[in-house]
Amino acid sequence: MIARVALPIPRAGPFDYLVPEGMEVGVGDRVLVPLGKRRLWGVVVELQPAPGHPGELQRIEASGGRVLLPQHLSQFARVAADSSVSVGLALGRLIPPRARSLAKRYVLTVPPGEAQRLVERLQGRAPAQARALAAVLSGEAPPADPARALARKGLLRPEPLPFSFPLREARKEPPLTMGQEQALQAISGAEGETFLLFGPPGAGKTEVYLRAAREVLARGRAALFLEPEVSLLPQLWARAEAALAAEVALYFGELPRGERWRVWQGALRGAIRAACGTRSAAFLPFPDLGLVVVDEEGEPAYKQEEMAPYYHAREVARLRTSHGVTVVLGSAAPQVDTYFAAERGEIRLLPLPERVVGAPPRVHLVPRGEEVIGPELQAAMDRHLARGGQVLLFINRRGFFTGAACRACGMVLRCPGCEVPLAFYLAGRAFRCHVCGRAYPEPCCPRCGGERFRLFGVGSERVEFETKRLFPSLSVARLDTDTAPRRGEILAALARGEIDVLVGTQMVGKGLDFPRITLVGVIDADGLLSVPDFRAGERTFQLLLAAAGRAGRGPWPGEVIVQTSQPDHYAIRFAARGDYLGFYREELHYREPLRYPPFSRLVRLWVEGGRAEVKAGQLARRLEGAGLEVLGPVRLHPRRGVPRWQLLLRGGPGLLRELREALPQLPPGVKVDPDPVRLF
DNA sequence: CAAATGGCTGGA
DNA sequence: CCAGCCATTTGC
Repeated sequence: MIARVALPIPRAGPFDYLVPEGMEVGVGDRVLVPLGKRRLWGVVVELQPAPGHPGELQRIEASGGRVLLPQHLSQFARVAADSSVSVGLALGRLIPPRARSLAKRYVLTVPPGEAQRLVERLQGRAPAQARALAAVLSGEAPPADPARALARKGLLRPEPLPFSFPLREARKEPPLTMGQEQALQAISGAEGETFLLFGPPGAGKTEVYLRAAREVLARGRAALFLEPEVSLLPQLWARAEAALAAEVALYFGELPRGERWRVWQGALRGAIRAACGTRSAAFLPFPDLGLVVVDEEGEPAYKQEEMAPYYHAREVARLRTSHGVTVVLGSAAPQVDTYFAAERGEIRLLPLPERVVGAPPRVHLVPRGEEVIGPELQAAMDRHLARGGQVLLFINRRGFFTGAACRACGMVLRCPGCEVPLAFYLAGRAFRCHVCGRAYPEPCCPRCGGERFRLFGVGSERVEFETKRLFPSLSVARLDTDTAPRRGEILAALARGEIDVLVGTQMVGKGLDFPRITLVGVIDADGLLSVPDFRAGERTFQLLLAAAGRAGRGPWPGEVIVQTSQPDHYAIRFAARGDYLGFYREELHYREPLRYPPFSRLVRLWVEGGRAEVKAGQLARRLEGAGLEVLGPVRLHPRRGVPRWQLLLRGGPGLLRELREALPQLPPGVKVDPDPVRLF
């Protein structure tokens, strides 16, 4: 028997190997094979009686067991093909490595009555073991060493301890509104369909997800919930565990390896039938998946941008609809492309217009002046804080000042390796690059050698500083990438009411559900718009709507103050009214004549390394010669000194196929990013 | 991807 | 003549 094995090398098809006599190997098994002088783990993608390779064959050295089922392969094949990498590379990067769980819990192997007697018997000679056994009996965690000794004696058995968040939620079974009821019925009656559950924050989308999942589990199939960021997982997970009355596993990139492996295997073998996770969880190999929920489907974090394959979790989920999986996309501000597909009937629209709790917050657009916190925002803060409310201030940049220019010649200070403007941090009193993280304590102007700089721009540190200056008696905290390690602490303190004002970046913009927050201030809405990307308007609308959704989630009405010098910009205007459809129509109106998505499809090509400029030019000419529409090449900021150029291809739905035909072998140093969600 | 190959340069 | 450097090809 011959096994075709997909190997984790970037651009090569599967390799043929002999299956040794007596070895059990199936499609979806991970196997160790020799390749040249090396040994690599690959995945069997096909079994056949005769070799397709003309030369002599090597044999499989070992099997590492099953990692997926044959039916899962098409998903990986498609994702790999879209990024022009091998299936083996995609499999190698998306399937977790085999690893042992370190966190353990101990369970009794003998009946509790007998264990109780043993506790007494051990008391004399091994008091520590007696205490450990007693701890297990009362449901507590035993000390490690005595527990291990008891396991050696066969009285306890170690089991992997599932990862969990320290959060429990009591199940409330709220009655459904008419809209929720109709949505639930549509979802439950469907098979292999995609839905867009479209409604404002507080419209009860989560309740629909949970009920749909419950019905799927009752029919013996698995359910999967996706969130764009880890910070949104705890709340959904706690609600899901309560509503489903089952173990809901967690799966995301930062989990310990052993836990990722345990969840992957548990899903594959049917021991786990419900999971919550971030984008990589879209690949979990449930044998009989019934439902995937993609919450906040418009969030760019669903797109993998760091490393090939550059997949979008929503599209990965949708690939499974051909196997009867129902996909529910949920959002208050869907990606324009998604709503467009819903209007054309490719996705079924389930509108959820009424709010279940609270009233929509009142949004005021106020001018942005010299002051970080302008008079209107300051007055509103006074009002809300005096009434005992909490305030959230939203700023999209980190640091104290976000830029510096030479006082002598006006040159803007940039990172020598990455070329992005340097931000000044009060903590550490240094300039820092946001791309590579390098610090420059005492920079001088590269043009004239000047050592004095004019500092400008508002970052989160500065907002925190200004707030403390204006409200010296209040407790002010900051949550951004720099303070993220203390995120749990900060949010807990916020929940206990020990924080009056929380200053934060993107990460406080969505998901947070704190009823005492009654005022949200957006320090600089213009900064969101100034990104050179055709999706800047869409992103601004999404962020403003999400930030506004943090205000007034309790019994007190919410208010939002947006500081902007462009109050007439359509993204800001419609966000202030909470009017997605108004925004959507205007956005389409602007994109159509420029032929941006959804009126076209884009593919981004990166060219990196030596002679990138020349290679990018050659590539552009070659693709144009093949009849493709090429925008660029344009120069990007280098990464750690490595030059980078970018090309954009524009075409119709078959663009990726046309690209593969024009470029069957991807030249080295070129990367293919299909349907990019962020252009710069 | 890592290792092997092949073509070219420059030093002796 | 061969070491050292690059770009390209190979592996099953």
